[in-house]
Amino acid sequence: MLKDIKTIFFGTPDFAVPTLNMLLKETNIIAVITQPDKKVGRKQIILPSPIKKVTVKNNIKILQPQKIKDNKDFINQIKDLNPDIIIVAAYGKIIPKEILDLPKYGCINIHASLLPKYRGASPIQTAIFNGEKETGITIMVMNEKMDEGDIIAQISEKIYNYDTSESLHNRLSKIGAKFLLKILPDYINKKITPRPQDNKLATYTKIIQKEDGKINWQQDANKILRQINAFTPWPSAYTFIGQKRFKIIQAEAINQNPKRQEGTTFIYENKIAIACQNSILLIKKWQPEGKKEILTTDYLFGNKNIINKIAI
RNA sequence: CGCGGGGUAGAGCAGCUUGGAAGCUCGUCAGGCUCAUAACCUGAAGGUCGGCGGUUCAAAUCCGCCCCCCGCAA
Repeated sequence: MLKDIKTIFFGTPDFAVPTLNMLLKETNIIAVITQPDKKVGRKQIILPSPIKKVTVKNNIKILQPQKIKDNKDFINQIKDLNPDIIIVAAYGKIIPKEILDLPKYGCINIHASLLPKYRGASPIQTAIFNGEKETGITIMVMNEKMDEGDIIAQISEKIYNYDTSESLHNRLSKIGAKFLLKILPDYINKKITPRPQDNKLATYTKIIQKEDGKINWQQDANKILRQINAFTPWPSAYTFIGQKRFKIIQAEAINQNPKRQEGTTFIYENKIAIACQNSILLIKKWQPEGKKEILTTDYLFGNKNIINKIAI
């Protein structure tokens, strides 16, 4: 039944891969649209997106337009393919109305939050940063505005205190694929009526900048810990000690007066700790510039002089 | 040719500038002290100093090429 549905998939990063895999298995994928290959890594080698890799491996038609808006060629190609449905997961570009209106079942988007909360570019990171206890997946019918489409279905997912954006991202990407498969037949058979979002309750998330990872030690360790978890693995929460950058990989907040100036490094339980405002950030694992991730316990064996410095 | 840090014992590091016996903090093993110990004392094992080549009486150290890891930038 789903196998008869001609589907076009729009997506780019890892988050979209489980959904694409599911669609490849369950529906009739006639084309995949992803962002153009980009330069990645130290050597600036041009690499395909994760979605492109999967698509090529499965011998599916792939399109990578530089821009979509006013791109007549591209829009005509989509028209000619005559899809029954378009499914979008983290594509990364705005899709114009001309395309949204094409398929008879419309354009469906998977978004990693419980809309109308956390619309925009960084729902997972922002939910963790704000200390939310739960978030989820929303499947909606797209309109021209960003993440404002009518909601088809939602599923919530708990955020654990040990969650990082990486771990939560991995769970949500799988949940999203599974959940889409579950609701898709009912949606197509019109057993679900999409309901509008309450725009008054909407909140927005920004594109994360590298600078957002810089730690300000003049604040509570619990807040810094949320920053660390929210920005792992990218761009990472970091600080400078001397001239060197240290990425904080894993830490724990301790509600105890550090009795030191904010930013001061010291030893606590054989690990490196840094004084925060009325609290202590106990660093379990970090990554010094030019080095691999390392337990601070191990780091201390050869770098005792790291203590009693000021992190900035 | 984007900029930069690094590869030395199981872990983390020093030694390289100015070539001359392989060292430090831990861990491991054995023994000692102790009511006891993750503490302390004594001893031991464990290294092709990333690889190949060159210079030299002599190379972790100087020179050349290569491999690998990482930070910035994008």
